[in-house]
Amino acid sequence: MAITIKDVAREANVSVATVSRALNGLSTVTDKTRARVMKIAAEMNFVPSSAARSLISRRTQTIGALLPDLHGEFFSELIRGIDQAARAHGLHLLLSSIRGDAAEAAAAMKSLHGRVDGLLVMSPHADAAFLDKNLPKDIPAVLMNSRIGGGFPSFSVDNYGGSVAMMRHLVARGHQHIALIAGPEHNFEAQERLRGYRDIMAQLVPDTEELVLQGDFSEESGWRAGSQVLALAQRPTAVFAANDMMAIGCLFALNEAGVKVPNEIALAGFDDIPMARFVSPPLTTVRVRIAELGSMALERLAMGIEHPERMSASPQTLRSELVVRSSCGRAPEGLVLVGSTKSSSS
Amino acid sequence: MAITIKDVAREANVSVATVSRALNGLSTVTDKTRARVMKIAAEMNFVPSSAARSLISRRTQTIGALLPDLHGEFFSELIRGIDQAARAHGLHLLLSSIRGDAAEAAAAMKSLHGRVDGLLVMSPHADAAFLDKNLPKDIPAVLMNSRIGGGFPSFSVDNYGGSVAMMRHLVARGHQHIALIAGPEHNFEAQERLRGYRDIMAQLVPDTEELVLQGDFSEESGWRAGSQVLALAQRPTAVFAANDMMAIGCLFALNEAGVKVPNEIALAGFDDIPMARFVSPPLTTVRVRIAELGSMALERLAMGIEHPERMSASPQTLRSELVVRSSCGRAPEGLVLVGSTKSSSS
DNA sequence: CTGAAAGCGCTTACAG
DNA sequence: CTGAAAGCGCTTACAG
Repeated sequence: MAITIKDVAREANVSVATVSRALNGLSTVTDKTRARVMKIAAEMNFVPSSAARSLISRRTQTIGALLPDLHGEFFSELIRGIDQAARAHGLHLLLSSIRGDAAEAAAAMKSLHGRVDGLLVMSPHADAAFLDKNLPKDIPAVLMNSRIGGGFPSFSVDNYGGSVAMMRHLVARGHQHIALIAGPEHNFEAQERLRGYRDIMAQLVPDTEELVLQGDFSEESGWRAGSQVLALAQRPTAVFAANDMMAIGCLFALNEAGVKVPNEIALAGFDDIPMARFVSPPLTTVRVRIAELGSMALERLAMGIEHPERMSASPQTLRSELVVRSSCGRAPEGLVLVGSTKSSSS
Repeated sequence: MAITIKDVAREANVSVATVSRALNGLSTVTDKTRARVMKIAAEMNFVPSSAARSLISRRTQTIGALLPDLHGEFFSELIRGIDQAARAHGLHLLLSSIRGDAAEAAAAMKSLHGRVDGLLVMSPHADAAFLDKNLPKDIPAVLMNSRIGGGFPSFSVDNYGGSVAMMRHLVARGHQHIALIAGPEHNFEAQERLRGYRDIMAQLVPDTEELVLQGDFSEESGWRAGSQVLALAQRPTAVFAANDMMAIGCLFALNEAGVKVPNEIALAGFDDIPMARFVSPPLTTVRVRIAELGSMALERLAMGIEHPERMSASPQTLRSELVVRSSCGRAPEGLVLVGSTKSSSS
């Protein structure tokens, strides 16, 4: 059997209360007593039962992360950011992926009830009504990349700002006929990137028509969009893909057709996935600090756990960076930072 | 306050014992009583306290996954596989990354004590002595991609078999002077891939000397190795990189030098990362079913939790697949399967 | 500063 | 089939 606080108490000739106080750093214990208790506890390899501790203290030292179906670099980065910050706060990370429908998402939330002190949520189902209904009200939660404007604490990548920055960059390079390969229609991030494209088109090149090609974030859809561009009577001078995978798909379509990037057409992406720098030419894109999104969301959650009263429901945005490589023409050296909203300090 | 079993009992006019039995599906309750209890529990939105339940039942319904620093596609796939299988078993997933040294790995293991019913471990520090010392002996554990031969249940990608298959493929295509870009010297997977290279070289082309270039799994090291190859007086006819990232780095070095792949030199990788099919030419490589590694390890762990006596300490291997694309010459259609060890059924 | 005791919310022999 | 009660391993008022 595992050894308990009673065993330590017996061995140390004190009460379990004293052991508890010594181990938890309560000040009401003699240094000498504490030292003896700690020594014996260590010798006995005592690890307090987290179940018992949680039961009485109502703290689990664990946070739950509800994430959509886990794929690719994006999620490992996100988890890395969360995990790192969680560790720094002595919090464990309970991971739960949400596939399927809203009912399943609700079930997942429920199953975490009582197991976690706080929740990090990234879910396409997360509209305000759903959250109002299903989010446990007794623990804090922070939303990530959610479409919810207010009412909940949230952290988001600055999709709109990044898109605007890229568009300004393209226009500054003399492009007017800029096509957008859009992401999935109902995807919030895709919508924000589209909105950035539209706003800048309307604002900076009002006489040029928008050209939006529907994609779905897959490389295949980028390829198809690239083929469509090639078939156009009047070809745009630049193509802005709403993510790098589509940009790469488009690039291959252009390459195969013998159309040179960037000489004959400029091409830009979004996300700065690792592949972006390896394709030829390397992709000008928008870097999104995914790990930072995770760690900042966790920081905020940890704060909310400690000080619920200080938790504001305001949405916060993480700045993104324009990464200028050579797919839109010869690159100035290095990165250009475009802080749209300054990220809050951690 | 959260509602407890007592509240439900009062509302249903039964004892807490009956509520407990009804909710847990014990057969010793009238259908009628059970129905009423369940209805009321649902109405009250009752969720049993997992802490209390764990305390008394000594089960947490949670498994812990100890993984090395979380990066890239590999880990999201691994986690995906684990998560999916865990969900199927009604198990929660507590994630803990191990960065740093053995002491930290030991601390991470300790911190999971009492929080999980079983452990999935992937760690470079996981030698037999370390595990003997630090692995909790009261719960089952399954190692993943570990160098430990026996003594612990383990699941591994078939690095050796995959490497052998690739080498046979290259030799079958007429290559004799084959260079290997090796992975990090102390990395177990890299060692296994190296071993496959060496064995086939010795076995099939005994008159040709080995040519091993040191890499570290990074694309930069692949690039450097590619440059070394180019500088060689007698150039190999094929280069086998121990992972795709290095193969891609090498490919770029070759491309820049104007050396055509596969016409002037064949190039092969290992892992089948998503990028592998996008580079030009698409990379012949070895596919590793990472998600399957995770899910099978979890299946075995779940079995070990239910039936500790049935848990064997044998290492098991997951078959890998040779993926023939065009970087080693015109490709036959599709995939060639090379089951080295048949994977156990799930 | 330390200890005896209550209690967190469950499950499960033990009676009936 | 159901209930009263013990007990899982802790923490924390309450005394002293």
